[in-house]
Amino acid sequence: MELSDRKKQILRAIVDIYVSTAEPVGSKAIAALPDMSFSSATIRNEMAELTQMGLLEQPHTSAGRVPSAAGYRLYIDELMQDYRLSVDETKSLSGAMELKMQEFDKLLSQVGQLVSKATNLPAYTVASHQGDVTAKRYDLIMAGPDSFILVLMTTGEVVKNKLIKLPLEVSEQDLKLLSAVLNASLTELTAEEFTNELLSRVTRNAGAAASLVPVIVDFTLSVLREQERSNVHLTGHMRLLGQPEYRDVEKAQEVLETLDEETISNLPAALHQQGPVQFLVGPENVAKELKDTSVVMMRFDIGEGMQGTIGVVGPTRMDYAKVTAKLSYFAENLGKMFQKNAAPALPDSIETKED
Amino acid sequence: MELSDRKKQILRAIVDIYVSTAEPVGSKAIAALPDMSFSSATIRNEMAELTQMGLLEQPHTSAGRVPSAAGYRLYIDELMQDYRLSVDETKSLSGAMELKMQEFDKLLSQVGQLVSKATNLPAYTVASHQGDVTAKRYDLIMAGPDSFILVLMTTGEVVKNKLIKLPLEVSEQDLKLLSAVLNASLTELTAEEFTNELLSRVTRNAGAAASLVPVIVDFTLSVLREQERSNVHLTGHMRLLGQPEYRDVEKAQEVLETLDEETISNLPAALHQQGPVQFLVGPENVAKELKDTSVVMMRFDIGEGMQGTIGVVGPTRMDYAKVTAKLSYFAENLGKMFQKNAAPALPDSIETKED
DNA sequence: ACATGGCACTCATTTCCGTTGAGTGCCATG
DNA sequence: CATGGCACTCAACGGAAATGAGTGCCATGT
Repeated sequence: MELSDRKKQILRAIVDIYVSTAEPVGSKAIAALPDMSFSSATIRNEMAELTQMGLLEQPHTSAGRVPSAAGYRLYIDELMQDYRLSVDETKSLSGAMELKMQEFDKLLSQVGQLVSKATNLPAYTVASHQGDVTAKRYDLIMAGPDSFILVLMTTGEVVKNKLIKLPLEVSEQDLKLLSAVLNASLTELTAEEFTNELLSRVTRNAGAAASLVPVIVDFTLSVLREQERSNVHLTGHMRLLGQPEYRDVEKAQEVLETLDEETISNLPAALHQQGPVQFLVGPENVAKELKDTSVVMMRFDIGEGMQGTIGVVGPTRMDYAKVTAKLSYFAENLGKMFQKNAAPALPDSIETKED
Repeated sequence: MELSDRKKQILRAIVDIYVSTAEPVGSKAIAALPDMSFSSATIRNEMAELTQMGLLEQPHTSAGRVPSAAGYRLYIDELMQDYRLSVDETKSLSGAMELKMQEFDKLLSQVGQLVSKATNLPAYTVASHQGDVTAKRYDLIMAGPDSFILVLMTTGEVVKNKLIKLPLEVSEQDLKLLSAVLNASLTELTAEEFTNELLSRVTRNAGAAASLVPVIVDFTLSVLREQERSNVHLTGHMRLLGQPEYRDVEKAQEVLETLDEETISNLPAALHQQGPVQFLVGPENVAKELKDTSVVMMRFDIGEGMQGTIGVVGPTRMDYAKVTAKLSYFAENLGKMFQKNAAPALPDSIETKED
């Protein structure tokens, strides 16, 4: 069923006011708005109907109204107006974004911190792989009498290394042979495809450096597995305490205890629609402890078969428009950074990817 | 001046009770203790004196007594009895310690999480270098037409790598030359010792691959700098909320806002004594916002010229004995892991160090 | 000289109750 | 069908009284 324009206007007004005051909104407050040309009585009648439709809620008989989860959902889907960042806001955000492209993980975790700071809410970033993660290239370096450095490159252009210390008499030649074998047999395999049979064949062909094989395989598997599961960075938990709904420590604790990397990585399961920006409102959330919190998340493209998400967690009463605008800003700039990075050019400090 | 045995006994009782109840302790409660053979009136007199000596405090006239910072200090230095972990406790701790030696950083951050969980308080870990951090060895790998992998090993056996993408026509030979030059000229230098003059000489000698030099140097400097400043991992902030002194959100927020990696790395400045285990009680702390919190920290040896610390942050009223016991457990086991690691032997998954 | 029981006093905390005021629902009116 | 008016509801505020844990000090006993 369709809402009348007047009901929409009133619902929007209620959400807008409630978002900034965190107090139930009364009919008088709405009637007092500049572009509201009805009396409080009329608004009361409309509000009664909106309540009956399940879009508003009344904490108790003689209190104002508060948007219900359904109300927020409708607001987000149909009524929310784009928030335009002010010049000042843009300036402070862009000031913050001046960070070096260091380790990929660190970059994401830094951006998470920026988002959290900018929104004054807990924020998270996720980097997840699309498709299979496999080893692409192995290199072995002789680093000392009993020291070897293994350098492993995986899909997604991620490079990891490990210092191996083993008392072992081998020549550069032996290492060359081993890495040739590794590159021939153990590339383009996901962690699951490392069978025992395969490994024993590799060990047999490995020559003098065969005793390195188990360590190398262990490492490779742990790198592949780590990259398979999405990498979540969550920061700024304590900013929730600034929100009036968590003035009660019990409430805050409950939410904060549920809010870990684990929970975050389960969030996408609750999504219905598709699209670059997603909202999970209150009870739509995965964990029941989060029934009064909402999540706004936004995708951005990393390239190299990877997919990033930045998100913000806050009370259901959250300034969705503003948060969305800020997330967009960051997502857009991250996207740009990665595009720049993809193009092999420009000898400055952000066009390379390291690990 | 020396305290009478009876005063000591009473002070200890007050700290012990207050630590577990978080309520001011009255004379009656003390008199009721099994090994207390004096009447409440006698204890009242003693308490009055202890108060006058500045070891106890009285929140208001008709309330019980609470240990002052000086009282805690005396308790820690003289009265505290070793807490023996129960079998159950040891079991649950040792269960938790079964973690793989993965990336060094990750290991520390995991241990931090374990400590925080075990003590139910915020915890941190620090790894800091003793002495200069310098580059030890450079290797260059040709990873594709326009891709090069730089592998850098520094003091402390830390290995880092970076994928460099530059459109550049060079041969394996050119790379070999460049790495020889790097190893000859840019090792055993701290970040400060990288002068412009030196760099231009290196660039001149670098041959065909000279355009890689700026990227390599940038990376090297950032790795050296990152290792110079101590690496702090802080987790479990929200566990503070479980403590009764932070039932008031305002208080909690104030502390949580000050409690960041920055503050933690400044803590050692406040230490007077030496020793493996250190206590910072309330106002002894660096930041005034932390005047009601205490820190217990414990050193452990990493080897390779590195030095580790694990620590716990909590209210001044904290079970110092229990926390110390648990920290000892973790510090000891970490120490063992690193000793094992130092000895180049045993082909299982914890004897190598990776990054 | 010192431990103890007794007692008056203090003061934070809790409980109760009346007041206030924001907000609603509904009805009569224009 | 919008509006003004009016009775009603109920959380929140505030002050007064009751409660009780704890102290300080004194008189007494050993």
